[in-house]
Amino acid sequence: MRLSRYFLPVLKENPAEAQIVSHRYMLRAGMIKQQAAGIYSWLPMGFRVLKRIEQIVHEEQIRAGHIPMLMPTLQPADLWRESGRYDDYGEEMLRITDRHKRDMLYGPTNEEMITDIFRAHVGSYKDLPLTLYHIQWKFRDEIRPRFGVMRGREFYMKDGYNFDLTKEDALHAYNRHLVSYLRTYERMGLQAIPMRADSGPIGGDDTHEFLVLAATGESEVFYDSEITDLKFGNRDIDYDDHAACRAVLEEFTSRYARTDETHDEAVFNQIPEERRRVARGIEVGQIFYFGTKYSEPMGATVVNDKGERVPVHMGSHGIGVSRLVGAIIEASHDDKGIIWPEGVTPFHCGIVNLKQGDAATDGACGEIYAALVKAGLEPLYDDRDERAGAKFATMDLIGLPWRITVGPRGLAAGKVELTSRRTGESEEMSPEAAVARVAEIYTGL
RNA sequence: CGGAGCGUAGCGCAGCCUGGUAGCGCACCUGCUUCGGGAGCAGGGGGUCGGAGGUUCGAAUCCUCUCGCUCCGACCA
Repeated sequence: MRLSRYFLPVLKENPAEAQIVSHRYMLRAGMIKQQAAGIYSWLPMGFRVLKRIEQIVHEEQIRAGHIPMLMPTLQPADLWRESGRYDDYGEEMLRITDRHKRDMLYGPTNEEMITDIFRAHVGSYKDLPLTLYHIQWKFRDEIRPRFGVMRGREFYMKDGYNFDLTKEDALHAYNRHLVSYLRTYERMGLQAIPMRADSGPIGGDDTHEFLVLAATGESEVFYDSEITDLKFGNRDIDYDDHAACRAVLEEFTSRYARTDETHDEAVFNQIPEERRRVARGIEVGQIFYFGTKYSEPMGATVVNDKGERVPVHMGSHGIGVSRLVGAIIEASHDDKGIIWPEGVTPFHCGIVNLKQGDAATDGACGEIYAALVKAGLEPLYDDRDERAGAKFATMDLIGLPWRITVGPRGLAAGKVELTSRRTGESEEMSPEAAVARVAEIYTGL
């Protein structure tokens, strides 16, 4: 993409309403525009990041054997009356009446609807296990939305639902989700720690939240410092292997890690003092096992191998896709702007032409651009007629992890500059070498 | 929902107390110079001052109502 033809409304000054760094940078980098309290338009740059995150979530869900689909944002109230949550959910649910005076709602989550789909089409244990998921906009009418997309009323979320014959199978689904989530967050350049949590209005016995450590996090968290040394890495795991998935769960949950909701000071104090950590975290996902909480009242049953009709065991699992955009910025930025991890960057590499209109630099930039595209990458070429300082400031703000700088001085010696946004370190090399290096960095991501 | 604020040009703000017909910086447009970390000079365009009532000869300014937004608290992917 050529910046001169793109839509990137960057702001030099900090918008007054933005209190935290991710919100400030998302506004300044032209990623979002607020339309109402807690409701945002995603401008092209923000939309790109949102889609990258969504894509990673899809890939990891599909890798784990989960099946994508799509449910609507608007739901009939009757489904929620069946589960009893129409009254329980309270003011947070946005209720709508259509022209025929039918009660509708903008879905805050989809347990009821997925259960309705399941009971309509699945009748035998032979169809299990089954895990369906979708990525769809949700609405929760928060009393006080804040922090930009981190606490919006409308938000984009992956929610998945598993249906299993037995509790044991459903707990495997739980473990499998934990593994897939660890992979998902690591691909986004995040460390998200599973912490024992409270089940809230979803209900159920077993639940873990995934928290990204950040000073601006909304939850207070307590953990054993050993847990931050754990990495899932690029392990090859068989998602159908119950023991292997359970082993990962045990590895990542055996050390103390809890949110303030479930924190137990006595247990915490058994950890050696030098390993005790109290910090803040951003919740970016949660997994639940809730058994037959919905299947029983809503009649989601299958016939087992003995001919008996039994309610299925279920769980649900969520990843806050739009919140992750903010969470990643909270975890990865400096005083100049955002620093995107390679996995989610809106463009792979920036190209800065220091002397727009100069035949040599224009030509070299064009060749570098074409070579990057040929390598399967998406570069953002700043071809505006701006001074160097303005171009550098824009690139730093929007946070592309790599930048190739092309100036007349270097070019005279056949060199361009490759700069890491994260370290700020630059290296001079030939244009071909710079392209090759960038291509290599993204290989396998 | 309780408490506290704010709505004046695309963004950031001043003007309001003490009514007299709107201003600054950035951004935008034109020209010249400049050109490796948010350039300089000159010129220019853009605002029914959130909305509705009221007081007044006259309202951005005073009064009433209303809408929106933000912050602190209780709640949340």
